[in-house]
Amino acid sequence: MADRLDIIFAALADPTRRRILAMLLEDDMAVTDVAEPFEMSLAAVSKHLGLLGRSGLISQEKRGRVKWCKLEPDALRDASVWMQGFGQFEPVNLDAFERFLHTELPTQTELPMQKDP
Amino acid sequence: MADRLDIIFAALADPTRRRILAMLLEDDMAVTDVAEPFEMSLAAVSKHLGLLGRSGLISQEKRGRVKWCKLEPDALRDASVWMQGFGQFEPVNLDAFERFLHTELPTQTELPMQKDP
DNA sequence: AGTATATTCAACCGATTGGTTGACGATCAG
DNA sequence: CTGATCGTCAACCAATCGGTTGAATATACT
Repeated sequence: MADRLDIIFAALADPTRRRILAMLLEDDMAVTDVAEPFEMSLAAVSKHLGLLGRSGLISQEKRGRVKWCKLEPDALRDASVWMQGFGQFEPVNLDAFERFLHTELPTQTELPMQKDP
Repeated sequence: MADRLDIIFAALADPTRRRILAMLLEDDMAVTDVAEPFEMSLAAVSKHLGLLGRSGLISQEKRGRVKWCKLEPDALRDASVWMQGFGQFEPVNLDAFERFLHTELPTQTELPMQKDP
């Protein structure tokens, strides 16, 4: 019933999970280290990682007692293709992305939500 | 609390809403006409449209007794920028999008979900 | 005026989400 | 063996989601 795009977009619809993905963009990390900067419990972060894993956006490999989390950016391709059909967005602009990332990473960015008239 | 990206990705995480957006890609439509191909109630579709409106992905303008829905692809730009940072996806490929669209539009595509090991 | 059409609202429902806590199974260190 | 560390599981909770139905509102037609 839930197709792949549902699951990927749903995974991206949470700021904690986007922040996790951004962290993993830098390097692979153990679950505990992923959880460290968050104020929620380890179990909560573990759940987020589980969801990201099921969505294919990350993979997890257990070595010894630590479970390593690795970003799998390919999983975004379908979603990216879908989205780009809706407008002629500029070609990949990593500078813009960097700015975006760093406004969102340190603390939640509060962009105003559109009001219905 | 919910920032703009949360709302946009959440809006995209539903196949009904993605299908609506794809329909509006062709042309502006009245609420009733948007609802026609769906098997759910008009009220349900109206709710989806309300959510899409609050997310900024569409705008709605009432003329007489009919409310016209219009795609606002610009709202996707932030999300697109965010996503594209995660991989060097091919530059905008409308052909791939067209294919994607037409596999998803007529009936739900069932892509297998990744299993956790 | 009276009726039909377009759309939303309100109340309700079951399922899902994002979080908590406490117990638990592995794995490593001494 | 003992104890600490890593991570998940299970049960719970409040809030949200996606849908329903029936009533309500607003505009148009004749």
